[in-house]
Amino acid sequence: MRPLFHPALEDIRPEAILYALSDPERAAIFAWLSGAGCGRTCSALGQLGERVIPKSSLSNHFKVLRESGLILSERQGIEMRNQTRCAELDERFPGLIKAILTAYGELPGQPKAD
Amino acid sequence: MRPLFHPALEDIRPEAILYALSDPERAAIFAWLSGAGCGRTCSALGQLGERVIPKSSLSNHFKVLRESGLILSERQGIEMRNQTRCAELDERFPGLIKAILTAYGELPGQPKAD
DNA sequence: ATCAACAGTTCCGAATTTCTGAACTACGGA
DNA sequence: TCCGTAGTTCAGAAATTCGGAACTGTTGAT
Repeated sequence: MRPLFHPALEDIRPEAILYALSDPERAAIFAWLSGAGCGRTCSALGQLGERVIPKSSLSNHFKVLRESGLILSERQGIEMRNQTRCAELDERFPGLIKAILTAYGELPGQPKAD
Repeated sequence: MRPLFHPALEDIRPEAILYALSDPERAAIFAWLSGAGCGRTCSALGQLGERVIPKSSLSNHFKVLRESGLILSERQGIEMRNQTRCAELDERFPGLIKAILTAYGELPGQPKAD
């Protein structure tokens, strides 16, 4: 298991953010994380809709979120704690994250916050 | 040439917007269009960076932008006039488009407005 | 120390998507 | 009618995504 890569704030690219959040499943994961005060684990996620997400896909979703700069992942014993980088991100791209989450939120039948 | 499809405002999906604008080339085209008062043609675009975009790719970019709901295309004689749907979009997804354009704008060496 | 269970990652082949040159359609002018 | 221009469609190659199976690393039990 190679060490996890997190881009520095100044290396975060808008296209990576948009790409990462253009997948509704990933956006739902991100929304769910951003509703949590502190870190959440990958497996605590369970199901996000009707579909059960295979764990290799889940792992990949987290990787995309992490490498785009949206989240911070930290191994803690057996599990991985994930949290958003919202505060930093808002500094670099003002209003972006909020507008995106709001856009998804507008729609009926979207992910529950918890 | 089949008729052009444009989604109704209420059918526009956030994931489609994010996806469309997650390609820097498309985002640059959109930014360029949004800097224009009235419609602009596809070929008026010329080059957008160092790379010359093949016309089939360009055509596809415009199609993605159109079908995601970002732009309105209208055939006018021999050419196609394109304009953004910014006003409508801002009503549906407040602040989203502006935040995205700003995010791209933050970066050095991005598309010139004209 | 050895073993088993668990959380998550990596690998790799299949399926899907993207890209773009070439052929094509549509319109306008000479 | 024939030509040039604007843009679209087609089709095959290249790249990306998806997900099952095998693997890594950690903890706790025996």
